[in-house]
Amino acid sequence: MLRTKRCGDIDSNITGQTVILTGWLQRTRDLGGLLFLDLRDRYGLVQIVINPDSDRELADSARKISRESVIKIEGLVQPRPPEMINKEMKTGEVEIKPFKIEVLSHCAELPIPFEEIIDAGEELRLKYRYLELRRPGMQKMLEMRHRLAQSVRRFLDDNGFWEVETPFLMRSTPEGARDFLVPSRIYKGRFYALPQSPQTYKQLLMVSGIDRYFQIVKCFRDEDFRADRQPEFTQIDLEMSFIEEEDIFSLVERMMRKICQYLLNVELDIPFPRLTYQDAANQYGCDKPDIRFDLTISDVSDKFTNCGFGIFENALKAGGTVKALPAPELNFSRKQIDGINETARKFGLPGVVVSNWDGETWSNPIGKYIEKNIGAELGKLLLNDSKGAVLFAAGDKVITTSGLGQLRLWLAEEYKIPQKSGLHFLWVTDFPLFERDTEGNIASSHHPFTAPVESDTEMIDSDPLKVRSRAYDLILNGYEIASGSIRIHNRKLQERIFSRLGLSDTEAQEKFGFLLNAFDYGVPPHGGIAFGFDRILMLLSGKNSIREVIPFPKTTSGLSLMDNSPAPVDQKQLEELGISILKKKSK
RNA sequence: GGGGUCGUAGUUCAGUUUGGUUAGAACGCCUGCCUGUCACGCAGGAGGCCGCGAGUUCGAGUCUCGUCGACCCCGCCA
Repeated sequence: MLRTKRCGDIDSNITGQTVILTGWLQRTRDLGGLLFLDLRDRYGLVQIVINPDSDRELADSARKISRESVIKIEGLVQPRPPEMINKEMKTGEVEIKPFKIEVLSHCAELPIPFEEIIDAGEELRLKYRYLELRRPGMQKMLEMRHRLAQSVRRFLDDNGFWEVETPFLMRSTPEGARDFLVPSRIYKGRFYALPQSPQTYKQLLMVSGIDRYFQIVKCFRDEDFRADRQPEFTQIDLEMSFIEEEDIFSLVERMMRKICQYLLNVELDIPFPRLTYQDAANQYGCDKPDIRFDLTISDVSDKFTNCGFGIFENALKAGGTVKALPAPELNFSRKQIDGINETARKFGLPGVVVSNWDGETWSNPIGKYIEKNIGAELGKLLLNDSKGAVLFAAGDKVITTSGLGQLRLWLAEEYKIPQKSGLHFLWVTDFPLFERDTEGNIASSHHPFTAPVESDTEMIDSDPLKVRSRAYDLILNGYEIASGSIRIHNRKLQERIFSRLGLSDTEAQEKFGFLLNAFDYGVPPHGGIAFGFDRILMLLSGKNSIREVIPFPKTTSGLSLMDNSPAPVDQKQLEELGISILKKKSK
């Protein structure tokens, strides 16, 4: 037998018993006349004590065992002397007096230390991820990841959802992120794609009458990576029939509440606040506002008409806008203002005018151009009559607002603007259905299956950018953690959208014919949402990268440092697939 | 594709600003001492292609160019 108990389960209830324990030798403390070993498994840590006077051979052999070797110990559970009880340890009231120690597997010198207080570089941590996963913090993460998945399953099962698997090998679709392709051996020159999400399948499941579907599922997008983006990531994907926005909101709020109860023992206030996309864009300069701090952007164009200040006047005359971002209680020095401007330029603003308000007057140049009563109005509007500073920017409406939005986040970080602690959820609704892509073409801002707001459908052809969609995002502390919509369930409308997106009837039929055809056979009104599982876990565990909550993540350049993928394959494999590799163009 | 930060012992970092004897520290490792430790303590020791390749120079960890890799950001991510 390899073990009769687990290390973490040893306690004073079993003193006097003989046990067999197996685990990793975490540490040896050799006091000369007394030898302590710490034995660890997933369940905990237990102390082994050897007295060399009475157990010479055992002590000599134990001294030779390297840390992190896997060993098997047979011994007696005995109480520690009262003054030696370690209250910090779950097993701290007892220790094991061994009769026999056996090394099952020897451990070489470790490339990363087991102790988490010694920080290891991320490159090494990824290369030796299996060692890093031994560390308590990582094990805690894995446990939390497991609990998140289980609590989602339990909640959705309780609410009548069925977990249905959808294919990983599917057809490549033209819209959206770049697909990962998988070559077909049988049909040379043809490819499967890995799903960017199970979107079309879950809609087809609604056509099948499944009514409530969910899946915790991997998705794949071949785009560049960030701290919160990996090439493969996990979604909680769900879809419901015969529902409207409010049904989704309510379900999701109850689900997040359950999750936070179960994982963090935190009671969320529901319902979550809501903001339309338009308001989010105007007040926060982005579509995923971090509402943990209040600073909001205001349009102050009307305060500066004919003010004589060239930058502002010219912007207004050109049809632009003047926007203001307050920074209450701050008072910027010349040098700090230079720093703010340098950052502003990185965010696409030509510059910002920073002015301090002392309760009565604005510092120059604003003070010079603004009349006293208007100045007072501004002080009241932007700073609620208290002292502070304001960042003004003028120019194109979108560029100005989004620049100030980025500056807002930077300012909060740089100047330690006080933040509300905890989890702050926010729904953003009424996204535009379309946006212009980099080439100036009309593209879906969510995805092409999103339903337009009914009263806006007449503008699809005449004024597409004004059409609102029935899409919604869930934001948590400034991160988009879920995104969904009510879908189109009408073939005619779906075809109209495809054609507006520049897909010919032939193309639409070829790429999405299966979905369009399905719409001929009785489609329930339906909608759904998909959560970034890794992002939720990152935020609930207070990490700042999803790599910290993914068991085996890739680097920002898409490499797996542990197994060195992607890697070349044998010529024979390529031939089987009918693939030849183009020679790299020399520069 | 673009911008930035970084790469020095097994590990984490200092040293690079201003080129100049033998490249340091801590942790880990090895040896010895130590009977109540629990990040044990004390003493000693080993350990370096300064990421890689060119160049400048009498001389390069240090300066220049290239290259590889990690991280952060922009583009991209329906």
